[in-house]
Amino acid sequence: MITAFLTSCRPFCIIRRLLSTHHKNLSRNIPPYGNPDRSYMELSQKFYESMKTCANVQSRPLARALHCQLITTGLDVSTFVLNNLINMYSGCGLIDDASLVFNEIELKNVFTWNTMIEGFMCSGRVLDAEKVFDEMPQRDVVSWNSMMSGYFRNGLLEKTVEVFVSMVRRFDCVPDAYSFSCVMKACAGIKNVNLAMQVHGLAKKFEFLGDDSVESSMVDMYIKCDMPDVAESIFVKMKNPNMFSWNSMIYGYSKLYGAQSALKLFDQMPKRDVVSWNMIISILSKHGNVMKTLDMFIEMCRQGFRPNSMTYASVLSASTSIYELTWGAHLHARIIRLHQNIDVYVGSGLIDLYAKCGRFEKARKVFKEIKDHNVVSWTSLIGGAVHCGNEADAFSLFKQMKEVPVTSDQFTLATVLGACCALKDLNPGTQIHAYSIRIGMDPSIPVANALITMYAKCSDIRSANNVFELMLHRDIISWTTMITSFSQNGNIEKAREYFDKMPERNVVSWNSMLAGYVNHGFWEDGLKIYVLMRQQGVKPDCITFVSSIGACANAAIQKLGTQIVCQAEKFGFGSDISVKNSIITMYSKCGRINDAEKTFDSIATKNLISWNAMMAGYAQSGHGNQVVDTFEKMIGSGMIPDHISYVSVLSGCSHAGLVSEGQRYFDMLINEHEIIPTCEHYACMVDLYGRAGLVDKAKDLIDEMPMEPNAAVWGALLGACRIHRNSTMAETALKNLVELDAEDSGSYVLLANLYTDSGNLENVSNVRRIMKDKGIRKNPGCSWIEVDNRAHVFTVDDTNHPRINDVYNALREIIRKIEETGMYVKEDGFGNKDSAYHSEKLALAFGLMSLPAWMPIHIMKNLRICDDCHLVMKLASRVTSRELVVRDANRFHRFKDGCCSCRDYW
DNA sequence: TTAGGGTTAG
Repeated sequence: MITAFLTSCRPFCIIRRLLSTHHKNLSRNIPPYGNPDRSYMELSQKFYESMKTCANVQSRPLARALHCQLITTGLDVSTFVLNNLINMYSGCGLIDDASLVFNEIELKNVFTWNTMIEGFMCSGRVLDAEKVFDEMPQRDVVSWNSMMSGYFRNGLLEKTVEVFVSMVRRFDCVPDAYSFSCVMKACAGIKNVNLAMQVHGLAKKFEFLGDDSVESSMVDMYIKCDMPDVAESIFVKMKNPNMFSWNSMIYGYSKLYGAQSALKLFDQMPKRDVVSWNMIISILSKHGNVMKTLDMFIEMCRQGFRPNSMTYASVLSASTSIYELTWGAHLHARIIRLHQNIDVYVGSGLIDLYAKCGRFEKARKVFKEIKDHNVVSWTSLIGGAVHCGNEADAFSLFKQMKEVPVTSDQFTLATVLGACCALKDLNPGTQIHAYSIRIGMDPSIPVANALITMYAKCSDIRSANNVFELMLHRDIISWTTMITSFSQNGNIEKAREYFDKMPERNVVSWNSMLAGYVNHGFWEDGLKIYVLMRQQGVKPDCITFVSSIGACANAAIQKLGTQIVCQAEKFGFGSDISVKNSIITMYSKCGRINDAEKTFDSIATKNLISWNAMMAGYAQSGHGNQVVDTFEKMIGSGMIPDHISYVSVLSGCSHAGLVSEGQRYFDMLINEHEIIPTCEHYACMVDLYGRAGLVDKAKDLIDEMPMEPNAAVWGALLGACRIHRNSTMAETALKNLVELDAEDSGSYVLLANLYTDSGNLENVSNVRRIMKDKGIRKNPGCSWIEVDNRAHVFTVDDTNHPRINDVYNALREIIRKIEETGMYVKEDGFGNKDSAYHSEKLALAFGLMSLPAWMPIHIMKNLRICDDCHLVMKLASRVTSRELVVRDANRFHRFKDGCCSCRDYW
């Protein structure tokens, strides 16, 4: 009733009117100390209700007005009324007024004392409450309970338990159900299992086990103490579990049996409230069940429950986990429409969503709209900056946050360390390390893990290792981080050592080891890890498949690759775009460009990597025109090319001899897409000109380069000189390669071949001397061929293969047939050729003797193919009528009827 | 009783 009056603009008049009838009638015949009659009781009751309502609505002016009315009615002498006055003032936040009233009461009863304790506790004045408690002449169970719940509300959980223990030890007071509920809440907060079990024992001793509120608190306590099984055993015995217990138990089920069981329990609930819905939505979101989270949110709204900021926080988090911006934006609009303001919880969720979806400015805008920022909203925005690659913003926000000041927590530090990783700059990372020590923060495991990553990414593996060694507790991520740290700083053996000795592994640890091997070119070791992982029953994920298919691609083990693709499909990753992209590369590198094309065409929404993979595939196979077509289609689809796309399209132009197109694309790269060309792009252009015979133009371009040309650029020029027999320019290229201290033996070998071809034997021995002086040795060449589901590897002059004698015989036989054509001589004027038993020849011979006549022979080689072997392959394709495919370090050569797809330029 | 941000693999 009062509440209704309060909406009026003249509340005091109304209160006066409310009380006036009684006042007029009573003021005459109520003596101050007379016996209260019925009317007196009615008025007292009216005041009681008014004061209670006033405390609820927390109106300070109304509180004072009521106090005045009390004085004028003379009711301010009743202890009952005065107790309520204390309560009203405390409720309105006027604790000093409450305290004044308390001190003036002569005849304090136990209610008076208890009310004052509660008042002080509610205002956070714990010491005052303690003083009142100590001074009170007589305590009842409410006094003790008020102290307990007061301590609990003020976050003093241990104190709550202490009060309970003192109460139990005394003989003059027995805990009631409220005391037990309260102490159980404290135990839940402390998460101390032993304490929980002792309290459980006492509840049994005091015979409270049948009490609904005690039992439901106990269910919650055991769940919070991480003993959901005990909680369940209590829950199932409850006759009428209340909403609180159901809600707690849903959470317990999610811990015990997972999200699906929690959902089943939720379905069994006789009735649900908003908390139940929030609980299940939060569980589904945390378990990564995104679609179900969204379904339940819709269902909740459909059933007429009003979502609050907790609901939105969970749903936003789920949307973020799959980068679902459409849903997020829909939620954002809905929140603004229905809830006016955005609190810091929802705001942080929105910031996180927008930033993770690459909309940093939008995230910043939401941040600005939030009134009260806390460490989470700051950290979300800083994390967003890191995620979007704005490291400078991240550091500046971190600085602003400290200036506010908002205190950083572990999350903040780990986030900022992420920015240091991206910069690969040791300075800020070391400063943050020092800062965390200076402010005396206990290093959490994730912060230590982030430090390890930071040091490793900055190539300081010693410091990374130090952090790891100093950790008191390590988790699976700490170990996995060390594996990655070692493998990314060139020490794959050490990585394997840590992998072997880590106490437990998950799919990420396996993936890290797998990727470590694959990235170092140890493809077979990587594939062994994959096999071992499958044998041990570890469930692979899409990253496992991306890496292992990548290993097959590099090793060009197409059959195993196809098998792994089937397994990827079996595990439900067949349509994952990253997996599909890796399949494109695998097929391309295995020379099955048609299968690569099919895979590419099957991707409905291609991303940049899909386009790049397909173009690189075409480029490698020498399908220059297709590269250019694909590039044009990519532009047409609205996809913006990056520097990698341009490497492919330029190399495509080079292969197809499209000089003017290549020039146009190079111009587009700089002017339209504003990419600063790298040495790789220049090397493509040099190759483009060189291949077309424009060696001088190529050299001019090198002279115009704004940066120092690298070995790839000079190598491209050297390659052109070799084909166009320009030994003067070749020497310039070599001179530069030598100055660059190029350790790659390929260029030296090319030059030596050039001199050999022109009969300049003196220079051949000069080149050999330079190589010897610089300690450059020819990379050991090897070739491999897939027969009977395994790769057979051959090295030059191989003697290791079990059927090596048969292989040599077969090779001699094919060379004899080739010599019969009159287009090939086995020996030059100086005896046997160096290249007589090159590994690709051995692989060819093995292929011819092992594979059925209709099957094309695919050979892989780790170096570039030499002239002699190239000629042998061409002629072999004619005399055997077989299609031969050789993938060398640079590209594919498809030999058919005596011709090669590279048109003799590689 | 229920909520938001951080660390490992491609």
